Amino acid sequence: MDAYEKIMSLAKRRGFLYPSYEIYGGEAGFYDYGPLGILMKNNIENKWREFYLLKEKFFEISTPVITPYDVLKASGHVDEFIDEIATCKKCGASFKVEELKEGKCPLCGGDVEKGKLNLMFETYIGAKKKEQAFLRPETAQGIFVDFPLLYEFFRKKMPFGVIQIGKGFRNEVSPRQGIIRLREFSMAEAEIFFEPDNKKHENFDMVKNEEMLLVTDNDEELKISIEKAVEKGMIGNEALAYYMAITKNFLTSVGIDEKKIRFRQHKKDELAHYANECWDAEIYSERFGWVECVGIADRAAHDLEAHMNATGVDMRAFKKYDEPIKVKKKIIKAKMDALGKTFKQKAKKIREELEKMKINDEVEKIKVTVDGEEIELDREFFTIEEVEETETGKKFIPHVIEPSYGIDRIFYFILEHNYKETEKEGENYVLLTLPPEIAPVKAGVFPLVNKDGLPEIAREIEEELRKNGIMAIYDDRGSIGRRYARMDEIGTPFCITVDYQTKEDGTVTIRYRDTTEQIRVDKKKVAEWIKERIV
RNA sequence: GCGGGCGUGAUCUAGCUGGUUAGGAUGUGAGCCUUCCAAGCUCAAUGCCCGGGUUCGAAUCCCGGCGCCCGCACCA
Repeated sequence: MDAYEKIMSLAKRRGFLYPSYEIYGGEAGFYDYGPLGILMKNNIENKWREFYLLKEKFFEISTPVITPYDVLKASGHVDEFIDEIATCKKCGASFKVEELKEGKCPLCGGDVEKGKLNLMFETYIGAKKKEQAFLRPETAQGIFVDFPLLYEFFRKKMPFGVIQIGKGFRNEVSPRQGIIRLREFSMAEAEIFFEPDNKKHENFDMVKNEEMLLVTDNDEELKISIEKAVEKGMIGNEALAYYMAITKNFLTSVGIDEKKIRFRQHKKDELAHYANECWDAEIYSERFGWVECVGIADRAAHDLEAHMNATGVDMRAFKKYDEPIKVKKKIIKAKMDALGKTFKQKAKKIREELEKMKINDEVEKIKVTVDGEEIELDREFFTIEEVEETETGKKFIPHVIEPSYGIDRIFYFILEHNYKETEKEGENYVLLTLPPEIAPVKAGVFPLVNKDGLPEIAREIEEELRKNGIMAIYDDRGSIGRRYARMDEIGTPFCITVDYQTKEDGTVTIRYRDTTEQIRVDKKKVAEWIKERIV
């Protein structure tokens, strides 16, 4: 068995992960989080909140999974996410329809079979009048469509960030490798809105010396501080670099091995349809090699612009200049008397169109479109005047930087990086060295023996810990060594044992998981002692 | 999606050239024992992925489905 098989076996045996719908034969691409799994996953997500909600001072929202057709049409997902594919009947290779040569297989010239490769789950809204919809392929769009209200919420101050943790759905062609590639997965995304020409971060100095392993889009691999990477133009801007550093800090804080993290830049041809620049945080796995777990993308104005074009709703922000500036510009003025005579009722609409147009030079003729009809106007119907206006600021479509985390993959790699096998008296011994904050159970509470009032004291301690919000498990079955082993295997960082000395001086032993070292602590202080170590 | 391998209690596995009650280990539960690292004893529960076929008889052979793993493709 290799590490992956051992971990998946442990995960199933001890309640971290179960294959979904197993009694019905299972369903590829779906996994259940078991009792311990969900505790750990929640801990990971809460740690993530600690970074983005508390430290970055962002806010979290929660938007629907079911997304109307129009939203994903505008964002580009409908066109980019559903591919028409062709499979060669002769050699079995698959292609995009555009790649075909005269309808034949470009490799062997064989006949092909066309089909739709739809990566989004389709559904319908409403029982009677059915409106097409999809399960969201990313949580981001829910944030983008709320932009005008969020902009108000943040009192129009940029930059600001909005996060969302939730499920995303992709109908993968062949999901595999446990929870590495799921059809329904958990993602944590932050959308940070910037002024396009100011992608700086106020705390950049705090992380600028962070050394990162980078793989650039021309396959150059190097270790470099993020400050230098920005200076040399490898990373497009400070904000992108800053969130790369934050990502690395987050990953190490949840138990990912620092040496097994690198950032790889997407090549031009692998960039998603919405991204200008993208760096993936990849995590190294013995079994799978480097695997993408976080994508940090500069989405520029793509999404807000798309939704603005689709709906006509103003998705722009306003930036006030330090000093109002006076600008000279040319404007078009409609001559209503001439227009009225010639175009009658249409004259008003023509004026509206004319005055919307921007112009830099003198022109003799202008075309406008009114009610689908194209009308050419010469100078008899308009004048061009130069005016001086005072501008107090400008409107712009914000740019978005998006760190997007695949929680399930991170979950797996935490298990892989912390799975330790040692020997104990010739026997194989398994230990999960999870960070205390991430461990599903924080403390095991044991009576050394099941008599003389020891169990009662241990029960009291368990209750006390739980009252303090600490996940503690009481266990009196089997030998003390077996109980330690059970806790070590699920990564419980501390075990508390009540012994005869407890009855004399009120102290209990606390055993450290990784060293098996023991100390004595007053039983009244145990909750506090643990609390200090799990936040 | 294509090709290959595999599918036995919760886990790991023996059996798979067809033939008694499918064996073991780990784990689990109950009881005993136990003064700190998977000790021991007794008892117990839980299994041949699903469906069809061949056969007197199928965990075993054949077909289909599902699942898992690997390679190719896919992974915006």
